[in-house]
Amino acid sequence: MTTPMRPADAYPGSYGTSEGGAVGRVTLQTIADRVGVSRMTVSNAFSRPDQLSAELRATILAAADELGYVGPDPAARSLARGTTGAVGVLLTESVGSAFQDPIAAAFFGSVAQELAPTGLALALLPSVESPDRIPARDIPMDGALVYSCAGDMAPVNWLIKRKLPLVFVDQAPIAGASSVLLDDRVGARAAAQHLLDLGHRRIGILTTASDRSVGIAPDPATAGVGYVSRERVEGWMSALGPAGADVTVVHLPDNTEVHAEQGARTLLALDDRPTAVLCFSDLIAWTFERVARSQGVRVPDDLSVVGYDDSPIARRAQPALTTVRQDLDAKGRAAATALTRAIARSRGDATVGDGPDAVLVPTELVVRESTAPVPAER
Amino acid sequence: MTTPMRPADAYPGSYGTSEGGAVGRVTLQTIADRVGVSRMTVSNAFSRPDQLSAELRATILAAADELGYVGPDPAARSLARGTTGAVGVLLTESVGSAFQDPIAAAFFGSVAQELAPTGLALALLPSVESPDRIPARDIPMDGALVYSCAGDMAPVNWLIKRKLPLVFVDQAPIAGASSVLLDDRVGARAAAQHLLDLGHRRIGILTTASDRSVGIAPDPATAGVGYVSRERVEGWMSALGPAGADVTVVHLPDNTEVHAEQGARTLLALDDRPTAVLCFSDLIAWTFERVARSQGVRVPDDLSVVGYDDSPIARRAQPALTTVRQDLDAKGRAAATALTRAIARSRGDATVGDGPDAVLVPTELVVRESTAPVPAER
DNA sequence: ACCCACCTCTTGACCGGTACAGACCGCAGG
DNA sequence: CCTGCGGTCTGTACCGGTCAAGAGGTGGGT
Repeated sequence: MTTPMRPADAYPGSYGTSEGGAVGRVTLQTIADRVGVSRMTVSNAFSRPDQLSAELRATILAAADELGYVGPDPAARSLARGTTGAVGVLLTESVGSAFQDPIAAAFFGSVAQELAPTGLALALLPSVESPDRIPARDIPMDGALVYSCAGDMAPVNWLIKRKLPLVFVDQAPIAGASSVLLDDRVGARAAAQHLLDLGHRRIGILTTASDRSVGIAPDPATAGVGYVSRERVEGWMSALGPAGADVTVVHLPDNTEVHAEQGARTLLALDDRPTAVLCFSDLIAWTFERVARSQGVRVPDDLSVVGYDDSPIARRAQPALTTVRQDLDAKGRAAATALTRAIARSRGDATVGDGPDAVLVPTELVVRESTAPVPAER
Repeated sequence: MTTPMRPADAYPGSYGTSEGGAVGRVTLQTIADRVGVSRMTVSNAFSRPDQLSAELRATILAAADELGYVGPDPAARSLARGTTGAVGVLLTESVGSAFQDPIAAAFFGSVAQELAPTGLALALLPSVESPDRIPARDIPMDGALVYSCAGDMAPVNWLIKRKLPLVFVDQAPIAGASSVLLDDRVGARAAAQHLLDLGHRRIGILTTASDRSVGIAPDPATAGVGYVSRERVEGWMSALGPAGADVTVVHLPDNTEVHAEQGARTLLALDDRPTAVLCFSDLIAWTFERVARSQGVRVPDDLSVVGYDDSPIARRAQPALTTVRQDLDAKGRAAATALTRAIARSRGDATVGDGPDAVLVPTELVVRESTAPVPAER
């Protein structure tokens, strides 16, 4: 086989071939012509090393290197192969929240860690909706993670319509899709039971809901729209209800410090102030502690507080928060696995079973210093 | 005019057309046949609304909806158009570190925020290197952010070879690429000057380097391989050198608590213990404080400590750390802007100037409680 | 000597779009 | 009546690969 190969000299923008005219771009064909083989063989040299002799492959790779050819064009390969090597991540809020919210960050860190060996990239999808650019619809991906999104979000629908393999996290899944959910019912129930065991019967709840403003919910059973919020409320109530506790639920529009503070004031201002408070998150619990302290209410002597998530601030809080821990690492691993399995399944891989996965991540009550027996009646 | 979006009521696997036989997949052609127009017109209905009458467009969109067609296949579109709508992010460590390291997380949060309006997705590239799957080489993207990577990392080279528009962050850029750098020289110098102003002359430095183990550097000028590390050392020395300070540099293999602790012990065990210490990061400074305290050395009374970054722990530390703040939000915005500009430039957009951008993000000394005047000689 | 399996490489079709240059048409202006 | 023109739609040629089937040559088994 004759392979005339002259040393290629620099490619400062201007391409050219020894024979023929100027060429716009180096492709498989360019190299094939250079070496004198078919395009397919060059393709194999890169993608299927076992399909040609090591010798020829070396020649081809050398020629490619010389011509400044990196490897098969990813976009073209995606089209031909039907896979892209990236999975999407859809979030409720801005993508920034994935990094700012410590719970989300820990979760995605774990997902990334678990996904790394597969070589899949994590594509964070902005949820903007300009009529022409809709990431959830237009970005190439092999599957996606839907993280705690409002179920009716338009981007979710795009993903569904694309029939992409999906995994719903902290959110009710659609039929046929896999899910990774926290065992919130059990966790919340344990937290409530803990308070009951300490003798508390007048209990406040601070949780997020669909309401626009902070306020006392008419009926404790009325949980917010959010899936997670609903689960936690039901968990708490499943212990408090039967015990005949006197429950006051305060709804917050979201999980922010500002609203948590308003909610805290609302509860503390009640005539019959609760002796214990269950919070939707550690952030809210932490804020509650702060507001209580500023009003001269001692935690846990006068009032017990329970958080949720066991985020870093739980340990940092003064006093350290009793809370419900979720194993974020396990959750991340489960989500990554469920996603790769869903993708494999969509490709007809029979080794992964056929039903969608439904993982329930266990929760655990962590008792610290923010809870104590109910104080003697004043 | 937008497509009406109903909550997609299941297309359970089985496809079929009203006319003709079973069809493998719905494409532009399927719809074109259904409506009786050319494929191109259907394409325009989705991608170039102004190229056909509103009437026909509506008909086409309706037919598409009916057939369960979501929109042009992203992979195919990428190939034809030459853009993907995603930008890559390359990190030194595992992708998880983007979420775990608070500095990186804040930075990427800001990048994402700034990138959102453009509709570009952020694809986090795992740096695994199995011979067949190399994300940096194989994943379709329009450009990439290279974040504080060792310059000789293989993935960086793949990106370069692909001739992608790149932005180097916290890292020396290659020729022709844009960069976003912290003004570390100035920040470090200010920190050192602050100590000099307080009267300190015997000063320790704890910084990361290429060394395998913790140890005293023979020559203060020998900075580590890391770009950032080098910059900071030079900044510190630019003040300390001329002042004739007695400087001891301890090299750490990385920015971890374990090694920081070893480094701290090394400095504290010196016969002529420094009266002040400059640290590469807040984490190291925070660890130093802890070790010092455990040895009965009081900060700042006996010894002053300066951190770097003004990360959350700087404020949390006991005593709160004097440190050098970097505006992570500004850094993120600058990086996002530089990247979109680089992409625009690569497409021949003349409105963005032709040279690569080189942004220098300002730093600022924040004096808290961990620094004090040099103590009287024992 | 013969047949077949095996290793290599080639051929032709296809992945699902988009760009660009017309073709066709009704209408206002000279 | 012919011309020029803008608005619509069509035809053709890509974009740069991969897949599946087949064509030669080689060597081993019998």
